[in-house]
Amino acid sequence: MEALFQQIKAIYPISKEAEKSLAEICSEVSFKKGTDVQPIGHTCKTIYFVKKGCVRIYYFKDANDITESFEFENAFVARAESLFTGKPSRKAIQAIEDTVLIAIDSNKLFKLFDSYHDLERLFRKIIEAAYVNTVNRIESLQFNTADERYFNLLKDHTNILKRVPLKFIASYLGITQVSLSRIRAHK
Amino acid sequence: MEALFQQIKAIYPISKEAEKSLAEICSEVSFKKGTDVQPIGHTCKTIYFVKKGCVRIYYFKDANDITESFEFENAFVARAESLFTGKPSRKAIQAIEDTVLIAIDSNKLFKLFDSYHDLERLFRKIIEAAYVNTVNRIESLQFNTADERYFNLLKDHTNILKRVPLKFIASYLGITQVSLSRIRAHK
DNA sequence: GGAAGTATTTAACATATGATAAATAATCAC
DNA sequence: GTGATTATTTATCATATGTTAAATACTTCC
Repeated sequence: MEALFQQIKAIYPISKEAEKSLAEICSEVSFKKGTDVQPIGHTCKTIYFVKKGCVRIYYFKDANDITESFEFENAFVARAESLFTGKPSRKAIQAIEDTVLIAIDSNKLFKLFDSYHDLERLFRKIIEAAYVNTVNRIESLQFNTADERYFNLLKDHTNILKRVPLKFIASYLGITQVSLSRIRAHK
Repeated sequence: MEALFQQIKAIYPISKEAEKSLAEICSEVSFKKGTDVQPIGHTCKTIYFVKKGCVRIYYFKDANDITESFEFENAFVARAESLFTGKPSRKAIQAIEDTVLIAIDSNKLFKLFDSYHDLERLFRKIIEAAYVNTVNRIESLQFNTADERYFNLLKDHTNILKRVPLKFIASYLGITQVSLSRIRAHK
C-alpha cells in the first residue's frame, strides 16, 4: 500500500487520520495476465490503483474488441461512465500482465468524504487530471492522423511496445491492426 | 443569476451561505455573436455558465479551425486543460449566438472550497459529469463512423442544426465540411 | 433590396484506412 | 523441445473521407 500513499503525497497530501481511514477501505488484489479484473455488465463500485503490472479497459463493438485505455504502475483505474452514474458498464477491466492492484471501495470512499474534506480534495484533483487526459485524447482522435497518434503514443509511453500487444494498441488508436502494421512498416 | 442557482440545486444543493459567497464571485457578461469570450493563448481562470445563447471551444490545427465542443443554456464551460494545469490554452471560447454568460472567478472559487465543503462537492460532481461526457465522446470518435456520429449528435441535440453552422459541426465530428455535406445528402 | 461576403453543396480525383485472406513470427502448454 | 495457439505482417481489393475547385444558397449590411 506504500506506493499508493507515495503517489497520493505527490498529488495532494492528506492528514494521517484520512490516510488511516483510507487504508481501511483498501485491499490488495492480484490478477493473472489475461484475466478480467471486472467483467462487462458489472456496475463499477471500485477504484483501482495499479501497484504492479498493467491493465486495460475494453469493450466490444460489433464483436470487435476495442481497448479504450491502458493504465500502468501508479495510475488509477475506474470505469468512470459507470462509477459516476451508477449504471452497469458495457466495459471490462483486464490485466495485460500479471498485475497487483489496490482496490478502493468507492461507496465507502464517498462516505469518507463527509469526514475528511482533504480526501475529497485529493480525489477531485485525481479526477481533474483524468479529465484533462481525456480532453487531450479527444483532440488527438479528432484530427490527428493515425500515424501521428501512433508516434505520439510512443513518445508518451516509451516502452509501451514491450508491454502491450499491438492489437490492443491498434484499437486504442482507433484503427485496425492491419492498418497499424502498415504504419509501422514505415508506409 | 437565478438560472445558475437553479441548475446547482439540480446537481448538488449547497447551503445559503455558500450560495451567497458564490454569488459574490460571479458576474454576468454578454458577447455578440462571433466574438471571442476568451482568446487563444490566455490561461483559463474563469468558469462560465451559459445563461442564454451558445458558445464553442475552438483551436487551430494547421490553419484549420477546429471546434472542440459546444455548450448551450445551463451548461458550464471552461478550457479544462488550462484551468487545471495553469498553462496557457491553445484554445479559445467563442460566442456562436449573442450570448449571456455568468463568469465565475476560478481562483476565488477554489479558495471558497476551504470554507465551504459542499461547494467543493458540487464542483466535483460537475467535473465528474464533464469527465463522463468526454469518455463517451472518445468512444464515439474511436470507432463510430462519421455518419453514426452525425446522427447521434442530432439525436442528443435535437435543434443543434438551427443554432450551429455546419462547418463547426463538421470539425466537431472530426470530419471536413465537404464530408459532412455528403453524409447529409444521404451519402 | 441589391451587393458583398459567408455558408453549403456538388463534382472529380487522390489517399488513407477497412476487410478479407494468407503467410510468417512469436508465444504457450504439455 | 514440439505442436498448437496466438500475434503480426503482407497482399489485394473496396470504400470512406480528404482535397481542391466551382456552383448555389443564404446572410448581412449599407
